[in-house]
Amino acid sequence: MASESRTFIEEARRAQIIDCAIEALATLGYQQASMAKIAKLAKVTPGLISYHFGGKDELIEAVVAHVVKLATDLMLPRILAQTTATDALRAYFESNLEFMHRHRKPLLALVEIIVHDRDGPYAGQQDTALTDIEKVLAWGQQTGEFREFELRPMAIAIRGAIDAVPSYLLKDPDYDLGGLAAELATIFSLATRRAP
Amino acid sequence: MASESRTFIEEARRAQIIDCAIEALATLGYQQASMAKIAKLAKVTPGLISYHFGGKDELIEAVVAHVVKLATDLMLPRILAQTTATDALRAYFESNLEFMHRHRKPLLALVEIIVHDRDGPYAGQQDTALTDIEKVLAWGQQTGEFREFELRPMAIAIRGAIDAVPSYLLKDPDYDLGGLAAELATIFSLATRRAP
Amino acid sequence: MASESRTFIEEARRAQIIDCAIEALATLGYQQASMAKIAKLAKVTPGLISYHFGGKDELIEAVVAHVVKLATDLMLPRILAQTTATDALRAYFESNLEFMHRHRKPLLALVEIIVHDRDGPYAGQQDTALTDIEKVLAWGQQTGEFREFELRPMAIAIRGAIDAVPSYLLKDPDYDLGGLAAELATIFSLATRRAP
Amino acid sequence: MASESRTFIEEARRAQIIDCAIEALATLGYQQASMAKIAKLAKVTPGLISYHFGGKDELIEAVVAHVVKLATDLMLPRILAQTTATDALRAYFESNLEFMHRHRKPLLALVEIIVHDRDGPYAGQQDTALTDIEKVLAWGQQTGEFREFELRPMAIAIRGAIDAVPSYLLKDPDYDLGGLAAELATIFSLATRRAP
DNA sequence: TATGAATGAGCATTCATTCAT
DNA sequence: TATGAATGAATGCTCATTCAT
Repeated sequence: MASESRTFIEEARRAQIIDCAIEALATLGYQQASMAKIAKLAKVTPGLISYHFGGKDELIEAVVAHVVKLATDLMLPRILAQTTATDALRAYFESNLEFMHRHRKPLLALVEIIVHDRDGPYAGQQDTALTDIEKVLAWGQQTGEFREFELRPMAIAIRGAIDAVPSYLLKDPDYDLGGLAAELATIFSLATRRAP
Repeated sequence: MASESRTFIEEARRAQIIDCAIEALATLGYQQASMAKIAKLAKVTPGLISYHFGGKDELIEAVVAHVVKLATDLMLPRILAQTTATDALRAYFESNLEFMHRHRKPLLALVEIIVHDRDGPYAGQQDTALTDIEKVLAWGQQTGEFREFELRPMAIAIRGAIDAVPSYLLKDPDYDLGGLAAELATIFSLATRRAP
Repeated sequence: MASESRTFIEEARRAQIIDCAIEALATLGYQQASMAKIAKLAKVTPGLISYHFGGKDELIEAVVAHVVKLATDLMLPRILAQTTATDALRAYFESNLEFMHRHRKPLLALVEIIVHDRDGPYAGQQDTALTDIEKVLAWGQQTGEFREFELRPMAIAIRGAIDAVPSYLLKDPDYDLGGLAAELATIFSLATRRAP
Repeated sequence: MASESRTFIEEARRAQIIDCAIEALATLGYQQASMAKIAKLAKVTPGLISYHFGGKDELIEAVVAHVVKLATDLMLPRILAQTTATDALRAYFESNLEFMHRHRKPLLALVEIIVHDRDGPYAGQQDTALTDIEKVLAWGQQTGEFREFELRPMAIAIRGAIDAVPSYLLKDPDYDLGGLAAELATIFSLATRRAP
């Protein structure tokens, strides 16, 4: 199943179907995004999707992988470029919300999947995200930028704040995400910094 | 439809069915919580649920009303009893997590419903929650306990932190919610307080 | 099941239920006139209808009997009062349409039943109606008022003309039934009379 | 949706399903002609009918279209071929009853549908039929073949006479429809002609 | 007599999937 | 590779009926 084992045309088909799946998930919601609807969007038969992906579960999996890569590619370099934990945390907020802004539909599709496929293989993803945040936090504590606090609750709060955004993005698509990112960064800067 | 117009036995059946619906929603998830599954759990025929509730929508509605009442009864008095905004915010975290601790399955069921009925009548619920938080924040700014900040982003962060909890509760049912509440309260105390 | 074997109160209940069944059939149509709907209209439980009538079939049967009696009581004396077959035929049209005018809902209920319960026990009713018409026609031929023609086709045409009316009554409730009766009488007077 | 856009095999399936629907409607009646029964008759799963027709409503629609075309193709040329209104009226009876004779089951199916879908889209069909008859009648009055009479009652009587036939056809499938047509034509010839 | 709780069968529909072509 | 025909299971729902009280 490695990407190298696929012909060019197959790769193109997969990409096209994934795009249409994202479109369907983001605009129709998980429940309405049936294979038939996705297939119609892709101007393709439902059978073909099963042919390329083996089934719905694997299509969803592929969508998740696609969007996660999209997010990681955009966010990770920005965060790693920072030289202090404080800056890294700020970059974390900014790049997350930048991603939501630049890839609204993929983001919404991903949210739909995570939220609906409770026992899907992405539950781990959430944990990974938490652990990543904790790394930044631990770094800040080591350098003395951050006060002493338990990592997990702070990570939950940070991740929760970010995860709360898409829901409001859905209602108010024109929300000022840049301003929101700045505010969130400030909030958690105050919450984490070593008391003056 | 007032509860007084119902027989004792009907009230009991409704309660039993609501309980089983909560059980099904919490353990199986929204998608798998079909009328048939709920009925089987209640050792009852699916038709009977329609008989008592009129249909699935109204059953869900009844579940929401039940859980919301449970939550409000537990949380509201605690929050209103506080005399400072700082204490109110702390009580907000504590009572929310206390509710999650004491009524884990109802909470999970409610989350399933809110999250899946994207365009349902519960979308508003989220907004109400935000506005409630903003009232407390505005109060704290008026009294001078809190610094100046934009209400909406702070409210989003607070609500997000709380909403993030059930998801972890699902994986680690024995998580120390009391400790978590204290940590969250501290985090947002630092984030909101007038700088020293 | 003879009416004498029933108590007064039972008779009253039956009458009330029959009335409500007629109301439901006429206003909602056969398909929508479920036991539950009829029961709600009668402010009674569905079970009680089964108790009094044994089941839906027998309720329908009772409705048919009721309406047929209503019709017969109104029409038969008028027709029998005539001294010539020509007048009897005219009275047949007039009294039929008078019945439709005076008992619109019972009539519509009866039509619903006949039309929907294809294999019900009222198929015979239609035949009886035909035979009755044929008697009048035969009488007219005997007295020399009517020309020679085959009875059955003429009876079918006459009955068909009458049966066509309710359908138009449904669309245009204010149709001038008196005028229509006169026209129909004229039409079949010309069709049946001995050629001048 | 044009017939050209359908595969040969799909067209065949549709035809087969329509045939089975007609069979079910004619022999079982509207109420009993469920998707499941039709599917069983067609040795096919109920889902396939939805696949080909989208749903029950559209299947019924297709049946109506099919039968109406059948009827129109047979009747219209015969009626239009006549040069006098009197002949046209006779042709109207003859071709109607010829259609009933040659396509008994389609006719019965159509009657079931029209009669049961009280508020469906076929109620208009009845009105169209009346108007068509009135055109012939008006023509005859213009040419002086027919006497002066109100069009609507005469049309009702004519249409009623024809509509009465299927009901008798149901009980006595071997009824001599040719003879009946001749008799009906005579009856309305006498009723409409200018008095000698 | 009458109720209200409960059943079980039947309904149309949707869906992911399979398979011959 | 890709199609379109077909399946079978599941879903929510309605209905006439039954039965203990």
